[in-house]
Amino acid sequence: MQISPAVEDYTKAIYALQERGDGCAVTTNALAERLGVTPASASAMVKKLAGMGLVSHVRYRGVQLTAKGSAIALEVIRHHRLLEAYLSESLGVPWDRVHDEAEVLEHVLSEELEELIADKLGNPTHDPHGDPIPTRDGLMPDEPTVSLQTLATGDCGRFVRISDADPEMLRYLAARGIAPGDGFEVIDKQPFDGPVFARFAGEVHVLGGTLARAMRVEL
Amino acid sequence: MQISPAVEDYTKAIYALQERGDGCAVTTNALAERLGVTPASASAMVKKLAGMGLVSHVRYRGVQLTAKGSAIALEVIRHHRLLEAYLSESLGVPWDRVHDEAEVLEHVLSEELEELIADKLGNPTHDPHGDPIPTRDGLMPDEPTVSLQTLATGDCGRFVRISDADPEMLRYLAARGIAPGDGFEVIDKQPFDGPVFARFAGEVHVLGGTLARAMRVEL
DNA sequence: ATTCAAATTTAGTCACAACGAAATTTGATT
DNA sequence: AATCAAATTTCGTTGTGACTAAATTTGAAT
Ligand SMILES: [Mn+2]
Ligand SMILES: [Mn+2]
Ligand SMILES: [Mn+2]
Ligand SMILES: [Mn+2]
Repeated sequence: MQISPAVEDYTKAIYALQERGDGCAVTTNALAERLGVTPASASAMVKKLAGMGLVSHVRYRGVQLTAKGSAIALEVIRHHRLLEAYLSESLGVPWDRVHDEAEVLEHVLSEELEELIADKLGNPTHDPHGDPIPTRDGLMPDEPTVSLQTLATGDCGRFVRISDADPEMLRYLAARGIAPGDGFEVIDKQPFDGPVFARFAGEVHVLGGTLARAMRVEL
Repeated sequence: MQISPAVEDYTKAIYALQERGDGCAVTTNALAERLGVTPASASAMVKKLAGMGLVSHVRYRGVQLTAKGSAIALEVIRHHRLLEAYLSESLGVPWDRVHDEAEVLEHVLSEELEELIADKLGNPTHDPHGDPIPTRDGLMPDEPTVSLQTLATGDCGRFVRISDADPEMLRYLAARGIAPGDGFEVIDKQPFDGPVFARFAGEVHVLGGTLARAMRVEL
């Protein structure tokens, strides 16, 4: 069997959901929702992936990637993030738009081009959103981070990562000159999911609950 | 109906065959051979293209692109050639390999990326093989050339263009340092499809029948 | 005018990846 | 233990683009 773009997107989605969910099995529904297909479609594909040996599947229980499945997911994620870095750095595509471009290009990038791009960028370790780029030999650096949400008044840290899924957020941050790598200090934090007041490079910004939850930081 | 990659490749192939064949209708067989599919498959697609209004089709006679079909072909050709130029210039992909890469990327290039690439290259007019790049508004510059084959001893000219289809030939020329844009003089020409002896930049090269026929020149 | 080979089209099939509707399983609530 | 809603799977269908094998049409040679 061939590794189609659909198979790549499914393994990638399973990988991402597995990360979020503490190594638990990924449910068919979660997969369907993430990919924007019906549960029936996801179920059919899950069966196929199991047949290809990319996931282990317990009926009615969910799937987990096998070593083979993980390898494919990491390969596609490497393509995706290298492309994001490349589009951003070499072509000046704004960081809220690189994701959608990479989503299709990732399936079509040859190994040769992957190499050339990686070389040209000097083998970058992170994409424009701060997501780590798997290595050539399929290793994903593990970088524990916490949500900015969880910090308290007085905490200091560095903003390192944010989901590339929501272009709105990315534009909002870009407009305020906040980017991964920036250091900050929490000036104030309201309870009950309230906003975070944080100082980045002298300026104090108000970061609402959803945004603060999406921003990953290290201390 | 959607414009699928398959539809794009078919319109592109019809465009190319139409160019070669003096505006005559393109036969189903020629189309099938060019695309590496069976005549039955090409026939089915021709029917679909006619239904989409991209070609006019006379049964058992062949197809011709409509204005709408030409526009799509030219758009895809622009993508293809811009990508070839970009891969060659900005990423250093050797000119015998840019074609295969562009063949898949062309279907996935967004209009935004097309713009950025064109800008970055300074709106190039030709790809690495000397093929003209259609303009943003879908105009293909007409550049009459003759085959190097047809010249006679003593003729001078400039090598301007060669098909990107045969990587062997491209490597052969690259190895000898011959590239589109180079001037030359025909030193000797043997009859009966014999080789052409031509001097490029001081060096005399022997160019066999097939190669000499593929090389397009202007006087 | 027949004949015939090549070109073209039709008919029937397959793989893929989606869908809605219906059946089944699960696990939580009573 | 019975009930029930949510999750999951199965079933039947669709659309795309390929295939082989079998018609059909064409145009050239007899
Ligand atoms: Mn994708
Ligand atoms: Mn990213
Ligand atoms: Mn193509
Ligand atoms: Mn070319």
